[in-house]
Amino acid sequence: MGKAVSKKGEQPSVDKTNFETLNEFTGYHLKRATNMMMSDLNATLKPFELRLLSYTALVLIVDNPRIRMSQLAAAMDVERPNMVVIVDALESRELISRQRLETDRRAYALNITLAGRRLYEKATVAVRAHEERLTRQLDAQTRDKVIEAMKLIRKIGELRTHETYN
Amino acid sequence: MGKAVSKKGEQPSVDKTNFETLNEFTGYHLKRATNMMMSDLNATLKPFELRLLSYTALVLIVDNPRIRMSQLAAAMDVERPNMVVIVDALESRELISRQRLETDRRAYALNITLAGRRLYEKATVAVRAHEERLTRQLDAQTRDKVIEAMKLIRKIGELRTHETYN
DNA sequence: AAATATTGGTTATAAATCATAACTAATTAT
DNA sequence: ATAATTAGTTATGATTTATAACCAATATTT
Repeated sequence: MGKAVSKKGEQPSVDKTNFETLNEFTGYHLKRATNMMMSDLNATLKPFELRLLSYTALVLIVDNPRIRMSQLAAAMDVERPNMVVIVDALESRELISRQRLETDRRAYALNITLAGRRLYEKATVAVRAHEERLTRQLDAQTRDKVIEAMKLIRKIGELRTHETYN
Repeated sequence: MGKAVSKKGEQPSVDKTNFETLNEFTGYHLKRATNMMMSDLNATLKPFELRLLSYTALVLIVDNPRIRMSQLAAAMDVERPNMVVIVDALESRELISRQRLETDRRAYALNITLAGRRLYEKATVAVRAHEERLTRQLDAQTRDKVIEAMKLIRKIGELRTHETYN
């Protein structure tokens, strides 16, 4: 049997687009779902005037008090000049503070402020809801499997190219 | 018991960065692994002078002979003006051809050329190897589970925001 | 200890990516 | 016939990401 052919002659691609090759690629599905999630995440963060990167920075500063800018940049795989912009914005909103390190007077220790922590708490509630909403269909077990798979992919990839987190 | 504390006093974040909060988020792992894969994919495509979007366009044109530019743009979730650039580049390399449609003289039918198909074949061999390399650790069953999970996430998300494929 | 190299942070700027507005020509709807 | 919509295009703007060069401070070398 050949492939199904539409009755009305041959306008093969005017109706439904055929994704058969792309559908074979894991990377394609990953990219599509990730774009979806990131777009929804940014919408989720908008009310807090945060974005993927600024929220991620907040989280890492909460989890790593007195972290340095360069360590933060490395953790997020963001170029240092771009990190400056993110940190400036958070600091000018008084969500975080810069403190000169006594031990190394080149560097700053970044800390969350009270206002920063409050915003972090509220935003994180929203982010958890966003996560829950988008992964509701997955039972806990498949969710864990997915995460394990992602970790594996990352680990393998790290041996080759150098990933960035944008 | 409190959290573990390093012996040598309190420089909590000078050594290893703590990702505990981020690690809870499925989206975080998805984004990281996807960035990894996309970076490796682009490296894979570089020898063919193709990129994610131009390769994707090639694939879709192969799978959808006589597809129109606007349909292609919609399929890839790329703005039409940006699609023009991609198609121009492919056409100027004579990998695809534009043909005026007799039935609708505004539109073009895009087709793969012989050279285009050859490049497509070679690039796809490389892409499959890249996929195989990065997902080798996953047994077929988990790989399928991951893909199903991605489809679910996308479906849920589509009810809310509108994803883009970049 | 002096000279040199490296690091943390910064500025300026360039490159790359992505989105919007406005237009022509052709088609479809009123 | 007129109006509205669609396909493709151009020009351009906004956003995002990367690069080069610099200062001050620290670390390394000799």
